[in-house]
Amino acid sequence: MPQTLAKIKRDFVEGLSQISRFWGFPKGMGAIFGVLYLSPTPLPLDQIVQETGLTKGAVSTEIRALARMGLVHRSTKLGDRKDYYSAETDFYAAIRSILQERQNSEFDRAVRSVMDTLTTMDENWVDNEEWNFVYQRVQALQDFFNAIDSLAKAVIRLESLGFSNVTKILGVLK
Amino acid sequence: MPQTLAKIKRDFVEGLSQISRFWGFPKGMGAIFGVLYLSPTPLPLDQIVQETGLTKGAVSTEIRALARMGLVHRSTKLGDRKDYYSAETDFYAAIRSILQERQNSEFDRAVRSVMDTLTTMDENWVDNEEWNFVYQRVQALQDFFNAIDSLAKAVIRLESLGFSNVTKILGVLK
DNA sequence: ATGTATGTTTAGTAATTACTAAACAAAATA
DNA sequence: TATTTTGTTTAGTAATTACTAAACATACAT
Repeated sequence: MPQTLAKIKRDFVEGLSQISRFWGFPKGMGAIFGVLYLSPTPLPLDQIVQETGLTKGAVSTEIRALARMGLVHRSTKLGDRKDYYSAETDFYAAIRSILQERQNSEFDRAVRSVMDTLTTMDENWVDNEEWNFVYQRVQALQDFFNAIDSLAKAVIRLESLGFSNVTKILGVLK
Repeated sequence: MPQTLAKIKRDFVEGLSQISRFWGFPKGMGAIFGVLYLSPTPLPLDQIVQETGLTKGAVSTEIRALARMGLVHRSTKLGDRKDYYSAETDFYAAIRSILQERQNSEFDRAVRSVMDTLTTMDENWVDNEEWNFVYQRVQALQDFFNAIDSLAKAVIRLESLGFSNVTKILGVLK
């Protein structure tokens, strides 16, 4: 039973939807990316609506999120007032972009708030056993976050995390 | 205005809750971990209930998830039929554990399904431009997932991703 | 100006997820 | 055997999130 390209595409898009949901993103997001990723040419919003079965509104908002993450790009054609969207195909670029996005996010605010705990304790120091214990634990967590942060920043700095870099990392970790 | 240890702890736990939510986990999960992380001794379920304000049921189910991820450990005392829970303090161990967990997860099933697309196309090959284009794109995605997978497996293999390893990685990426 | 093609915002609904309260199970103690 | 102490499961509720339908805004075309 020969599979049509249409069916193959649908399955692929379906798979990306599930992956998207797994990572905590709306499944529509994965679907939109999937449709764009399999298209040889940039697509206008209307066509994305057609192919995903979502509404204009949903596609409009979710594609904006995708663009913010650097996973899709918006372009225009001269003499055509539609916007056209295409998928980023350099996934390493996308990862970098996502990591960068994360820097100013709600997450960072929360991390920083946890870390403020240390300052507060410094300023109100009490020298008993429990106090010391808590301080030590919070500091350990801070150290961990800092290590992660260093790695993230290093990755951001790379222009390309191509195979050569991945290979290098694997070599070091061996 | 001197801050009590109790207040400091509450703020810290609150912060971890937000971080937890940011990563797509229930905020109660972060709270439970936070309480355990700041406790010098393992705590029984009842006390976690008290300190987080959640119900027994919620703590019971969420702590099981935390244990599955390797973020908390369950222990018992001889002659005491309570279970006691403590936080994993080696975060690198936790990361390893989470990555491992992920191997058999829904995520992997989805990734594999996407990759099956390639096999299906091989078996039903049609030699036209669009077919080739789609095939190429799907393959590029597979390559990316494979690279990620290699990295994940390398990390899992390390007994300790301590500073030495992080430093090494940073060196390579410079 | 009026109408048409686009994209965005908004207000409400559907679906999902986190959680509660309470029944239940199992095991130890009386 | 009945009672108490623990943890789990379940059924329902609250809160959140993803999405729809439709109003709106803008720019272009007539």
